[in-house]
Parts: sequence; structure tokens; C-alpha cells
Amino acid sequence: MSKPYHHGNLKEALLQAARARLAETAEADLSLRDLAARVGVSVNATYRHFANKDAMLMELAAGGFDALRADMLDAMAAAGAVSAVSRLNAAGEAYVAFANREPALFRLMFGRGGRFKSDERLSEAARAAFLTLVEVVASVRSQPPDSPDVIKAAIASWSVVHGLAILGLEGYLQKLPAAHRPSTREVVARLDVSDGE
Amino acid sequence: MSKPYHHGNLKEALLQAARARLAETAEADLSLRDLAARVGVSVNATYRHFANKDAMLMELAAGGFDALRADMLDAMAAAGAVSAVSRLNAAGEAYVAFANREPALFRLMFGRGGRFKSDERLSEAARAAFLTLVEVVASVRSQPPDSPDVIKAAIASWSVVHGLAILGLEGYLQKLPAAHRPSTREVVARLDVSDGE
DNA sequence: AGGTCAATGTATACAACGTACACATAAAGC
DNA sequence: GCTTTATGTGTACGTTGTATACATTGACCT
Repeated sequence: MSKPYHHGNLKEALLQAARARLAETAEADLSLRDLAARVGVSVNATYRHFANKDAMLMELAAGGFDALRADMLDAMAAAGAVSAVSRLNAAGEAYVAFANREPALFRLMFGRGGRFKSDERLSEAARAAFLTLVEVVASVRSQPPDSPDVIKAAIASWSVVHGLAILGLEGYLQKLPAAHRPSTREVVARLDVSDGE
Repeated sequence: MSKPYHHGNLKEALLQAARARLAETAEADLSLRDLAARVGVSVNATYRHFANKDAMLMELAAGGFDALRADMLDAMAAAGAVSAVSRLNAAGEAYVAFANREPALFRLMFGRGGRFKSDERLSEAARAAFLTLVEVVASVRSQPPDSPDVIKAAIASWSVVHGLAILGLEGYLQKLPAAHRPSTREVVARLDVSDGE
């Protein structure tokens, strides 16, 4: 029969449809009904695979953190072993580039108003992404990754790139004349990650 | 009569109810119907004062930028004329403090997915807030506020404090041990705003 | 003062959404 | 083969933003 009763892998199909939608619209207003229709299934079928809409969004966000982490790792690998600082810069640029390439997903990862804090998978994915930054900062400073100074410096790094990404996404940088618009590299370079004074 | 047909100042009453709601819930899910009910008026009465829900949200966001700017100005004034750097630090701390004090409003100001870019009043309010930062950076560097270097440094400043604010709001800093959690001042201090080499 | 009109409110209606409940169908295990 | 469990459908409900038609009021003009 052309339409089997059971889909086979509905959960992944729904996630994939959602990702496609996020990638194309730059606006994150996913609708369960719409996704179900795209996959060719009843709305309530989705509830066999996700507790509710938020659970699905959290899964997407977690995947986003995985992808973000992969992007940063790739960029760092491409930067080679020249210097730890150059790898840190590469990671920062990858961060901002990711936000610009997948704005809707990026907003989903952060914009959900702390409602996602509870999810274990999401927290772990976010933590893993943060840890890649921590490690490169540690190698810049030649200190163990769990030292307080390293963590604090990594938080500062994360803050700059994240803030820069959001400002870009929100369009606040677009109305500046091109000469006033800094590159990611210029902004990241202003941050002193080395041993403070 | 106890209930006059005309409210008198519905628009401001609605905005006030919305602000109260934002201040108490830390989650920005305003409903027009709910707000109208609180003010004691029909839902569609709101449409006499706002084109639609988004228009009202934009008005709230614009007011948020005004308040944010006022907070930064106050903090800078309190920091006195000791040094331009200390005023810059004070502004940064005020920024993060604002986000923590009014998380729902802050998220509304930034989280709306670029849908607000079109609004003139909002853009102007955001621009004014940014300009206060630009000016203090200019005085730190003793350069005119419209010089490209000043603007770029101000963007970097804005990025750090904004990123830090979001990370705090989203709860990513809360699960860190207290010894690893940097103060706003520590993070801001890492940014080099002075004349780069 | 009385009539006209714009400003501002209400009532009703609709489509889209998330989700709960009851039921249908298929696959897996004894 | 029968029963159980996983996974789908159908129907229904409450909430949302918003369009349309109508009601009420105050302001303005002569």
C-alpha cells in the first residue's frame, strides 16, 4: 500500500521537517500541526514521540548546541596548531557565523526564556559546547581547564561572541555605515584572555 | 455612573498592565485578552490604540530601551567624574543589572526575532541607548564619538555586557560553582577599550 | 441648543493553535 | 492464534489574535 499506517521513523522525520523549516524561515514559529501535515501524519501522532511542543523544541535546541560545538571544533582544527590564540579566534568566528547561518535555530537555543533549563539533554549539549571554549582558553593560558580563572575568561569569551551574534541577528549592526561595522575578529581581539595584569 | 463607557486613558492603562505583568512573571507571554480583562475592557478596544499585538510589544520594548538608557546614565552619574573608565564600567554593570531585574522586558527587547527592526520609535530608543555607551567610550579614548574606532569599541562593549546578561538570564551561569562565576566587573574589565596597539 | 461626525467602546465570529480523550490499526511476544 | 503494546486517527475543547458590524460618547460647528 502506498500509505502504510505506521510511518516507520516519525520522530526523526518530524525533527527533520522542523529543522528544514527553521533553516528556511529565519523566524522560529514552528507549529505542530504544520509539521505533522508536512510529514503527512495526524497532529496527535506527534504526541507519541514528544511529551509536548516544548519537549520537541528542546530536542531541536540540543541538536543545535551539538552542531554549534561541531562547527567550533572544525574551525579550530582548520586553524591548525599555529597558536592557541588563533584557535580561540577561529572558534569565536565560527560561533558568530553559526548564528548568522541559522538564526532561527540559534534564537531557539537561547530565546526560550529559561524554560529549557530543566531539560537534561539540552543542558548537557550546551555544557559540552561551552567546554570546547573552556579548553581552548585553558591552552591559551597554559592552565588547567577547571581553574577558576580559565572558566571566568571563557565566560567572557562566550559573552562577547554571543552578544555580537545577537546584535547582528537583531539587525542593530546593519544600520551602521560599513566603516563602523567591526568584523568578528576585531571585536574578539579586544578581549584579553591572557593572564590579567 | 460607576463604569463610564470611555475609559479615558486606555492606551496607557494597557501598557501599564502589560508592564506589571512583565515585571512579575519573568516570562513574556502577554495575552491581549488577559490585559484587556485586567483593565476591565473588551478585547477589541485594544485595537483602537494598537494596530496589533506586535505594535504594542514594540511600544513596550521601546520603553524598555528608554529605561535601560536611564539606568546607565544614572549609574554613570553615580560613578562621578572619577574616570571615564569607571563610568564605562558602571554603565556595563547597570546594563546587566537591568537585564536581571526585568528579565521578561529585556527578552522582549531583544528576543523578537528581528521583527521589530521596522519600527521607528523602537529603533530610535535602541539607538539612543547605544549612543550613551558610544559617548562614554569616546571619552575614555579621547576621540570624537563618531570615529570608527570608537564605534567599534562601543560595539565590543555592548556585546560583552549583552552576552553576559543573556547567559545569566538563560541560567547558564547558575550551575557553575560560585568560585567560577565571574562578577560583571571582572568580565567587563577583560575588554580593552583603549586604543588598540 | 441641536445636529454631525469622529473617537472609542462592545458583540459576535472565525481560523489557528496546543492538547486531551477515545478509538483504530499494526506489530511483537507468548 | 491470541493478547499486549506501540503507534497511528478523529473529534473536541479552551485559548489565542484579529476582522467585521454595531453602539455609545464627546467634540465641534452653526
